[in-house]
Amino acid sequence: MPEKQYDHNQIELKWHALWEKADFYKAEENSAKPKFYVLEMLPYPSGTLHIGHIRNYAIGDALARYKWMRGFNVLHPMGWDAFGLPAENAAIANRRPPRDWTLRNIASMKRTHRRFAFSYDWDREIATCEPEYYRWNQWFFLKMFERGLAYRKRALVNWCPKCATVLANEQVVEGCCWRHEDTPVEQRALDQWFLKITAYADQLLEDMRQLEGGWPERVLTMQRNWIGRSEGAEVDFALAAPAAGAIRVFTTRVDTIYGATCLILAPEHPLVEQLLDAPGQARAKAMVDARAGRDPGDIAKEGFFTGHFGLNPYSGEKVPVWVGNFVLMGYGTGAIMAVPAHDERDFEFCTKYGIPVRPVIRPVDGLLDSTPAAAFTEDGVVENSGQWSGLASAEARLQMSAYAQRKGFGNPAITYRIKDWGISRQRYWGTPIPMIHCPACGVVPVPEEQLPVILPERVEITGTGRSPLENVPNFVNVTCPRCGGAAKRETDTMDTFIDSSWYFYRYCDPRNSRMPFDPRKIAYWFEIDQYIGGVEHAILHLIYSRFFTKMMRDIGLIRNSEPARRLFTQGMVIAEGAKMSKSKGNVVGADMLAERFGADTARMFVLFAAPPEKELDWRSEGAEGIYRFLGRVFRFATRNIGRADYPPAGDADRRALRKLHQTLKKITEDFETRWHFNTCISSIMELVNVLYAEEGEISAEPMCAILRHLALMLAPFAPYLAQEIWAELGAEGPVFRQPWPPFDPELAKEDLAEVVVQVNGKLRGRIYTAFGAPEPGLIEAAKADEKVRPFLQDKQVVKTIVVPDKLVNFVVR
RNA sequence: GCCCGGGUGGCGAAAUUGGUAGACGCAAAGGACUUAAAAUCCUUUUCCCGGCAACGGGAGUGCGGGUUCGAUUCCCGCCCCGGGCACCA
Repeated sequence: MPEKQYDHNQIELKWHALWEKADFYKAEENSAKPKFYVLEMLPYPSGTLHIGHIRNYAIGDALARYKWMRGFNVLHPMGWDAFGLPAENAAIANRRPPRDWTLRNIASMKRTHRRFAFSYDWDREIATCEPEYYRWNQWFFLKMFERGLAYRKRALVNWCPKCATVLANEQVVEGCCWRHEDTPVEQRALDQWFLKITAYADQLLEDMRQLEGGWPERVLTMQRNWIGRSEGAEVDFALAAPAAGAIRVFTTRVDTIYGATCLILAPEHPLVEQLLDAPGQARAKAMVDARAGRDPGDIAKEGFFTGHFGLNPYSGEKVPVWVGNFVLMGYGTGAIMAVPAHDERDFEFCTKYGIPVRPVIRPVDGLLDSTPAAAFTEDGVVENSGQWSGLASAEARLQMSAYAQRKGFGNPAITYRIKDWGISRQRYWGTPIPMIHCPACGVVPVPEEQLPVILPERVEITGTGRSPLENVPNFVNVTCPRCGGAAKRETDTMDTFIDSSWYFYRYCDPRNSRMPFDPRKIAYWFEIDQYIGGVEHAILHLIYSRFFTKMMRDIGLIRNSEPARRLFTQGMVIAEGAKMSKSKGNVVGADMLAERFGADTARMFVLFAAPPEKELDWRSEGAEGIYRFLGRVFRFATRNIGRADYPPAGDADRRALRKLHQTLKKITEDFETRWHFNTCISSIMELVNVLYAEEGEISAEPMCAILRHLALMLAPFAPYLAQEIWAELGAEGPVFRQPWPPFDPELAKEDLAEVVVQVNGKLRGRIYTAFGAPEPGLIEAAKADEKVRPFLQDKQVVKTIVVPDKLVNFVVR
């Protein structure tokens, strides 16, 4: 009879169908078991599912299964992309996430994407929308509006001409749109809705201490830099007559203010308009334009004198006011005092235009070297600074900013690099912002009971840069909820990052129609125990969702301050030497792999190719090897289950069992520590190689134990095959609801210790002894070894190093 | 420029605390089975030298130094690749 062949289609279909019904993936509501919430980061809905996503899921999935088997009450809702978390979608995810989110479901995942994620349906040229999906976003928006955390203002914003929409600062990558890496972002002044993430800047920074250890240092550093807190002072330089008023500058080095030899305004600074004549304003405008979309490093510093002067409030000195293209309007006050002696950029600018350089900090011996680069930035002792001379820099800063406050021309100040989150988008898709513009009452929120505000269907996508919703009279024309007069609905929609900021809360209570979620459920499940995703979200999703968490805490919905206790960032997937991305056109789709070899192979191969935190250089040839391996396992199992004739017990049993327990030990330890699944899988391969070699000699009882363990071991990585073997063994139920098998350290032990013999550190031979053999005997045996002897002949042994059970090294002369 | 990673065979990689470098897999070559092919099973495969051979010797983890009985691993200097930040006052 021909041997049964591994047919992944048949196996995966069989168990997939069963698992659909079984509902066993559901986390238990009232469980005595410890809880474990594991979540993979979602792919962006408009993106293609590619190897990077498989990798993300494969890691989380393996971990979730292992945790189940270790007796945790596991919530692992991400099985497909429930990005926008409509109740229905998330409910499915919770109850039966393709649960094992099988790769063969990719087609249906894509459909789900279209249906529930806020994307335009490109196939049908219309958009579908899911009302429940908007409700809670809008509800949160109203809560924030009540608290002043959501506001509208006219602002210069980033504009992507290709998307024809506004972008948040976080979504601008190297001056270009994050989705169109070749399209420079433009600046436009528009009325926009903002969320006041800056109100939480300190908390976002402060709470990172709780995350240390659990989050990668790299991500924390990126967030710290992004928030960019700096302490300093704001100081007013009164304008000399004939101009009136003052220029407020921000500095972290108020101790150097006696060295300030000019003031520089950003070209967009409001004073430019007030102080300058038309040609001057035009020059400033030209600077702004020249800067758009360019790498700041490539732009030479330039500026011009305004004809006006400011008065240094400490020294009374009259200093010229300039406009400079390197001064940023978006940071600090948009104006600086230039201290060329102690700031590299100021130095470059001032020497170019002949503005004097005047040192006011003396380096302190031993603290500073004499290179100017160091003197630019380091602290020292203040000099040539009137009454402050002689103070250490740090002390001078404290006293001088306090003085400014006392005298009323300044104050200590903290500035952040992070800015408020602009969430207005002029796209069709996305949650409508629930606001109404009334000519009489102004901006009026839509009453809570009228939520959700739903997008109209069949909207023409114009791509003109104005919201397509403006052309839908039914949507736009409303009555004002306050005065009942005619009013216009807000047509901007929300950034889709809003949706992803709290989806993982909704997963805990996906069908709640009265609240975003039940706080009690959150109290049980949160914080997320393990969040897994790519590092590319380090300052987008991961900062927004931390902000949302704090906001929800402050409105009393939740108790936790942080969303996730631990974060694992998997390595990027590289193809042809470049990051896999749509714009580079090197995306390897998940479909191909799953279609050809099945979900088990796809998942396992991605894990096998590299350790998860490392970059994965994609080459699909290797998948064949994993497929072959799974076939080997399948055939071994099927032909050895219920065989009529097992050989009698013998040495082979011991060897096979030893390898088994060694493998089990390795996998267990890896899951608990470093997740190097590539070596876990290779150790299973080694085991199978041993099993093939010993196959004919393994007796009945060990064979049965081995097959059982093999199924359990494979369950995290190749659940379908594991389940198939499990069922063939006659066992009931899903294999990964079994307890994870303990390894037996005694069985895992080798009979004899292999002791390496070196002469002068070079390997010359090996001897085999019982474990714990005493040193003298070991040395004798080592000396006596045939391979070693010639190297000791006519030599004097100066020193002998013995590492018990491992190594003997003779140092000879 | 600054801050993180990383550099090991033809390729992906392993070596977990300083102790056998190259596990496991891919690709390649050879063999068995087969009318044949596929599939499967077995063998070889870091480089150089010697040998018909089993085998023996030497070199070798980006480069140059150092510490050590012993270094892919620790230290110093450099080169290259990837990622993040970058007029943030």
